[in-house]
Amino acid sequence: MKQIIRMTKQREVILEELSKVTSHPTADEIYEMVRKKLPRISLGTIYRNLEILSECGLIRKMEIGGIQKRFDATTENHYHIRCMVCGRVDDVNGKVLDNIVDRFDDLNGYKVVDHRLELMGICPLCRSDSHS
Amino acid sequence: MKQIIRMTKQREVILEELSKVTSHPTADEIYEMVRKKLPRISLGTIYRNLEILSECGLIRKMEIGGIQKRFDATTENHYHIRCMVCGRVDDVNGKVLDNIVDRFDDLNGYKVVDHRLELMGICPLCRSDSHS
DNA sequence: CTAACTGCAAAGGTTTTGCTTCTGG
DNA sequence: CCAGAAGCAAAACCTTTGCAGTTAG
Repeated sequence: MKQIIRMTKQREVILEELSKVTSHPTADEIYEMVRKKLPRISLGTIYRNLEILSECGLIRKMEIGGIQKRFDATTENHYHIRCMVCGRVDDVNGKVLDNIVDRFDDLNGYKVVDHRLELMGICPLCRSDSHS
Repeated sequence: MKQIIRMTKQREVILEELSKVTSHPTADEIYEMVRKKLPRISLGTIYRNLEILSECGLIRKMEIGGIQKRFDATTENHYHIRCMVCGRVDDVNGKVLDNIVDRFDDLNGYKVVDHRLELMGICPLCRSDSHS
């Protein structure tokens, strides 16, 4: 994990905007958010900084359904749920699976280091839409 | 889920090659495999058919770490483990989490439909490499 | 001061799409 | 037959990179 980085205006605003939302935005969505504050920032800078900030542990890069990567201001361990209809991603609060390795009898010789759990379902908005 | 499809030579070979391996290949890797049997097949056809075959439930499209999607001939529910060093993906055999919803006290109003669990670790090959 | 960072534009890798020709049922 | 599929090439989409000028510490 990288140790020190320069705190530039661009990085400040990226962190600030990301911490304002709970929506786990993509790089492009972050670009649009940050652009309102720093109109001259480039998408390249967004990508470079999201990479660096997650290397530093200041944000978390998520690899979740879909092509685009998403980013999260919360770096603690937690799980996500994704709406199968509209694609939005929310946090779920609950116990993290501890003794997860015990559940498997054949790990193919792997040493397990971490895990990721993604729930899928229908979000409240899309549920009410389908009632109409 | 789509109901009927024409069984063309191309689809036959894609299914056949995919069922031969346990490596969860990417579209591009499948292209290389199939090309040995059908040298004139195009990458576009591979993509179109992987999409269609997974809509039909004949194969499974995996959304797993990294940019490229991977595909799996096994459509039953099972989990995967990915090597953090070399990126290969293997199946793990074990119980599927049943009462998973009970573990969460706040689901944000979602109706949970499915879940996906991905383990991460170091595969046997990469473990022995690091000993040298 | 200067190593690190930015903006810009171009390139890279993956996936999708339009169109014409071909073919399975 | 002919709806649907294939091949080909171009476009679309997301991300990374090279370079010259700028800036935080």
